[in-house]
Amino acid sequence: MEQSVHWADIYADKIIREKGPKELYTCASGITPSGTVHIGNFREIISVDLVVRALRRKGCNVRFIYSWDNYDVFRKVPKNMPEQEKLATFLRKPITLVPDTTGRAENYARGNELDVEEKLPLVGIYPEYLYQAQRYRSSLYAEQMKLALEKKSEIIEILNQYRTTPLDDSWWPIAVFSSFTDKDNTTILSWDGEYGITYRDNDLDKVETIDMRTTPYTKLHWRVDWPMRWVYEGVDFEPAGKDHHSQGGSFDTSRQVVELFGGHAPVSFQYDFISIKGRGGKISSSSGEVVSLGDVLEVYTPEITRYMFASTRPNTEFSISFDLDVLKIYEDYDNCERRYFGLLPVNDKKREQERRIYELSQVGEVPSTPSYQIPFRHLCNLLQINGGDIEAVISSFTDIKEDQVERLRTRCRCAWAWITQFSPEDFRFALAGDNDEKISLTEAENKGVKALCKKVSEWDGEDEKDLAQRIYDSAAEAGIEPTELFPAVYRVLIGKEKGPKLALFIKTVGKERICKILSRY
RNA sequence: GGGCCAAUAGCUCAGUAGGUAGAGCAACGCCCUUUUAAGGCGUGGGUCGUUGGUUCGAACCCAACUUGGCUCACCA
Repeated sequence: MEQSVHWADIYADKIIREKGPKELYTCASGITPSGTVHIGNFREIISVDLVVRALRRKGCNVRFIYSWDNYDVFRKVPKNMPEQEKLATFLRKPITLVPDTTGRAENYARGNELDVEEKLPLVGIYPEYLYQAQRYRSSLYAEQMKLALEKKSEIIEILNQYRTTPLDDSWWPIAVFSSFTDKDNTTILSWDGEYGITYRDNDLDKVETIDMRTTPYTKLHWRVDWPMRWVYEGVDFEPAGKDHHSQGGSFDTSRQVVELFGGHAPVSFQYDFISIKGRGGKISSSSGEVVSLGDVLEVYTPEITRYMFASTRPNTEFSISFDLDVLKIYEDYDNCERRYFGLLPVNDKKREQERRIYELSQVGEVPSTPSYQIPFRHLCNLLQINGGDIEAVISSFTDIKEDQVERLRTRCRCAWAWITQFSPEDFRFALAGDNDEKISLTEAENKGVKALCKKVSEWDGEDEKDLAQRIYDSAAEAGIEPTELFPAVYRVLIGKEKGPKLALFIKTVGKERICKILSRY
């Protein structure tokens, strides 16, 4: 077997080693959709996807399940949701019984789920979704809940190893939503040793006995629920955030509780958090602003989004940037691609690693040709020259191949989103139009612009050096210094004091369009 | 109080099969006969947090310590 160099392959090896040969390996991920699912949550999903792909590459048959823990309680109203007061009246109910105030879906949880389910295919991730509310409410886990009740004292013993305030016999491994109010403000009074639970609704002070096999109101507490599902689904691998992976955290207790259900803990690792950089003041916990996978995909192509996660070890923190770092990330990816296709030298040590990162970054099959690579920054300028017309920019490349067009189109959309929403002011410009108000110039500046207009129209449209000379000649002709002419020309062309290097800029825009603008003066 | 992670060039970091320390940016220099914003080439720069240990050999493994961050001990 070849030496695994990528962390995803190393974990695949570990899963096979620890779980032994199996006909089917189950890899799991999941979350409570109690608010907008953000890019930090996505790290878990893509981490599993990368390991799933690594296992499949080794010839394993793999099931990738994603659990929507949507029978959890609505504990607080996120600040980014509309109709806060209305939502507040649904606190303590399961999130599937809370209305979706954004109008997207049939309930609150579903709205948050849909955001993710719609975006994941764009980055080539196709899990099998499990909806826990539906499962619990249809009494799918009645036997498991009964078992947990039977093992209650063992569970308490495990949990008490880490608690400061120990649980006593009045604690139960299950929670009950009131059949009267749907809220979880209930107290379990007794269990009949089978499937009957007697509880009191504390709001209404009503007592009722329900059957776990025929009513939808009971569920397991998280620290019991998680290990129960490891056994139910036969989970071999499931990573978790560091809040779970601390000593005494839920992974720690679950690995003990799972034995009571007759199973073993999956292979796991701890992934670190993601931070966000360069969104100005837009992101802060107080405003409730969160960055979702969809937000990231507006600025980063699917491949580059995958690349950021595939090229970073999961237990290190990193930030996703919306500032100038975007240029660097694109450049890094382009270099990685060039190395993959042998267009850039790379030493032996790094080659295999880079190859693997590139493969894992692809949404689907690895393309047979590299992208039509244009530096991101240059692409931003081209788009601005064309007023954001993506098709015009694409059709200006005569040597682009058929299978490169769609990838370039995606990159154009991202570049345009970045330049218009996140780039520094210095990067932005718009070419002057026919109906724009004319810029006021001094007599000498006007003379220089006129001279330049003439000289550009006589230029061959190709020789950049010749064009540069013509700019300096124009300044001399008008009797001003080049450093005076440049700002004047920039003002005329793009309404700013400075801009992209002028000669190349004029060449890129084309002499006809430049002359048309200059000739107004 | 327990646990986890980080500390490497001015800055941001890479460096998990122990084998002479790397990249990008910044700086400096040169070229493109001359831009403030997209070019090219080159140069300098590090006691790898500290102290011990293992080893022929340690940024890497072990122990202790220093500093910073995170997390659990509520809930999920």
